[in-house]
Amino acid sequence: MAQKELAKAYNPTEAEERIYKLWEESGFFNPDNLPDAKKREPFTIIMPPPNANAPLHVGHALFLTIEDILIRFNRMQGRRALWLPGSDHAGFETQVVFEKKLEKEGRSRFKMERKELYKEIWDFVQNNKHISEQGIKRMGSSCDWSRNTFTLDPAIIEIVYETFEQMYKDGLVYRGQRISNWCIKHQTSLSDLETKYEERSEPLYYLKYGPFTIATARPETKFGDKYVVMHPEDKRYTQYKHGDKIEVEWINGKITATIIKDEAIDQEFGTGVMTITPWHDPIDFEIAQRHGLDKEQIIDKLGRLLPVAGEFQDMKIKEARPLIVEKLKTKSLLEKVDEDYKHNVQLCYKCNSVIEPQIIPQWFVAMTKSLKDGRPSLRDMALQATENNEVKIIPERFEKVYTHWMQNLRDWAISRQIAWGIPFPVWYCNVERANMPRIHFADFTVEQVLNGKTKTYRLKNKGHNISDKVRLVNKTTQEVFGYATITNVEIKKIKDIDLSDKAHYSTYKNLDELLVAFKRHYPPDQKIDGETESYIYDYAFEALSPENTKDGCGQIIISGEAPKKCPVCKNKNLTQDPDTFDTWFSSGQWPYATLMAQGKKDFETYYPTQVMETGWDILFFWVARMIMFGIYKTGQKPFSTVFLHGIVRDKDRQKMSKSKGNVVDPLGVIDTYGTDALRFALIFSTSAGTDIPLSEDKVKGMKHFANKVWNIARFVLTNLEKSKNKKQKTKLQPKTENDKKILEQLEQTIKEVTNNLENFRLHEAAQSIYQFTWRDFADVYIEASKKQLSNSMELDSGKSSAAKTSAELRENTQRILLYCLQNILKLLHPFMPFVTEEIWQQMENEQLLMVETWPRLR
RNA sequence: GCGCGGUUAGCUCAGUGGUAGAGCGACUGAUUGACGUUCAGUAGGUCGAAGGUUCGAUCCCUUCACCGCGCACCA
Repeated sequence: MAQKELAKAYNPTEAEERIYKLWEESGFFNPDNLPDAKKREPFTIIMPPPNANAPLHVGHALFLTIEDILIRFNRMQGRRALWLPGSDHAGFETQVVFEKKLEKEGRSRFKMERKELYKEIWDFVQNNKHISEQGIKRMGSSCDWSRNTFTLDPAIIEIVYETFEQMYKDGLVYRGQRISNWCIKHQTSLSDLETKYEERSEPLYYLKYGPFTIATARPETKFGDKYVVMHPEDKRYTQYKHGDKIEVEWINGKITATIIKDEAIDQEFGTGVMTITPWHDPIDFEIAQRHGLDKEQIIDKLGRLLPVAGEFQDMKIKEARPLIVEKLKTKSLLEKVDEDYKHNVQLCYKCNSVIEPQIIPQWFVAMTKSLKDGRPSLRDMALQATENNEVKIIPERFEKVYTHWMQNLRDWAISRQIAWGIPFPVWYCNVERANMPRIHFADFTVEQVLNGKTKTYRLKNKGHNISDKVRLVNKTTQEVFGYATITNVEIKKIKDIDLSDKAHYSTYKNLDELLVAFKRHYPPDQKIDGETESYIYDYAFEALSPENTKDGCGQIIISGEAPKKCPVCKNKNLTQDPDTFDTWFSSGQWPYATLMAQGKKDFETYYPTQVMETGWDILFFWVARMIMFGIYKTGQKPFSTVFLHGIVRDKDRQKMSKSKGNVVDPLGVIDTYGTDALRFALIFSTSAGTDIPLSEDKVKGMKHFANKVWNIARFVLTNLEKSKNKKQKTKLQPKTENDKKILEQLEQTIKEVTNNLENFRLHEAAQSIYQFTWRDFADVYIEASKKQLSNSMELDSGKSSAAKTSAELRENTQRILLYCLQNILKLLHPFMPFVTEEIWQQMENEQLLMVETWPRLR
């Protein structure tokens, strides 16, 4: 046999790059190139697209390992195994990272043009995307790079738009003036999932509100409270009827309060009475909705108090609260204070700022609304899929978690006020968002000229005086401030952007108020120079030129491309919705979108997919939504099995995080111990869905195992007859007890590994092959074979026949050794692809081990 | 408040209705060899507590304790 002598020890760094290239060049990562591809049964895994911007971390290493094992196993079993890779633009996540970078450079996204910001992030991500893909390759991932997809690929965006339009027609997405979780730092709304709660201890104030006592932890929101709510069955308050009006002395003077009876009130809590702030509290909002009550904004989007707060206007919550409490005290409205009141505060999951609920017009997905064609709601379709086992979740216990979450689902807010994402394909026929030529102001100056007794105002930009009536628009948020004219002041402010509802317009009486609004939103550098008081705004503004101030009809047009004019009123001034989609709106469509993006044939061949493998931490974010979208859009479940893995932790069970400094860099580990060692360590001795502690010792141990396999091969190959044809046609005959035993053990191992892999018990499969290879084969059989290979072995019979027997035995032993080795390499290949393929190649096999057939029972 | 998971060797974790397993670590010995070592062996666990079902429980049921987590809510 023309074996090359194997090196003394396995050198992963030398082999891995070469082997990966060999696989890649074979073309077999693309299942359509596999032998007899068309006869094969498809087996598809869509890779959860990693954040294109993030370098490979150990969590990626884990899921890449698991999915690659499943893919390689199925490929060897003769299936048409497609593993489709991709990456995610990860809207909010990435923008947050980028904003930090800007901050370091002394810049701010709020001072940038949206397009410019998008472009910069695009370039930033493209650079990192390449790095992340290199990492995936180094893990040995046998995914089909020819189908690599990015969530911002034009084909994907087109499908996302199509889905959105379809849902719009089906009434499943709607634009609503609803309360949202608003992050003051990031200036965007967030879904319920993107916030977290933290228990804090804060004073609870008991305030006198006419004849009632109400409790609040947030006195700064209470200025506009004019409804007092109690339970309809509360016996203490039977003398008050729903709708009664009473006069009460409140923070800034007398107001008229209205009695509201609502069952949402907990009679046990405090006095059983509360006042409501619908603009800034979800529960209050719902009560107001139920009874059709007024809603008033008290706090602006930057967390400052509005004019309703009187003397506290423009103050931030933190500074205003103690002053307000002080005022309440002097007015004798403060009854008592519970200093150590514990409650949960809702925070932004990224920056930990307190979430300020705000009413913002946004797009929502209706989760519980049945379809017009009689199909159940998105939620119910998805629930049915798991109930009747069309979609199976492993481990099973997560099915309960999933069901519970689904049953308590609220509508999903999908608008994000950030640049990095897929823009809404929505156009408003409305002048306030008109997109026509504008006068641009980079640095915008409002001058208040004191000229004797009269005041005049000038809007200045780089020396230009603007004398026309102009409309002031903040370019970043597209917020309209109003009209401004120098001599004839006519200023409108639009509080929120539901432009179809004229009731939400508010008007500034004069430029003074406009200035106040500016100052509140954008603290200026104030400069007083002689008689001229200038406020210089270092923010980008645009002013619409007068010819574009004609009102539109309010029509909403769904279109990916800018429509030329409004189909209803022919108005040409259409504005695109300034928001972008929640990332999960696009990644939720990933299974069918990726396949559709390859063309109809791919979708027909590979959809529905077999396995969705991902972390349990994104079960709600992602898996639930994929099931809903998939069934809605294609009428079929997107996958039949959801396989959930745990979180990789450090050896002390600590969650890895940059701040703790315990982050394991998988590429560093690979450099030291090799990819196979890392892969095996990640799945060895850990069951599905439980968290995985990873220690260096474990990886080290698995490196030893890779090396052991190498040396087993070395032993077997060097002990073969030089001229021996390695092809074995005749059946193996066990001649000794050892022979018999090892072949039985091998059969058993094949059974176990196959069965365990089929049932997603990867760790048990790994342990089984480990045990067989090292203990049964290396320690026992190989040791025994040394005697069987020896010519001088003594046998009972006569001399010549003894020689013959001994030669026969030797030959048979060689065959068994080789047979076992071949099977070990095959069984181990999904787990340790590099070392096994490397040995296979050294054995001068014609075919790649990657596409060899999986061991069968004899 | 509702729910979930865990508690097994010094450490990290598998596992099973019938004398308890792995990796790492510890200890003893062997080994010039296929093996950047490896092998043989030793020590070490009333499988969180109590009760129940069973011929038999670490495993199934109930209760409890401790640790961890998810969801919801707090005027």
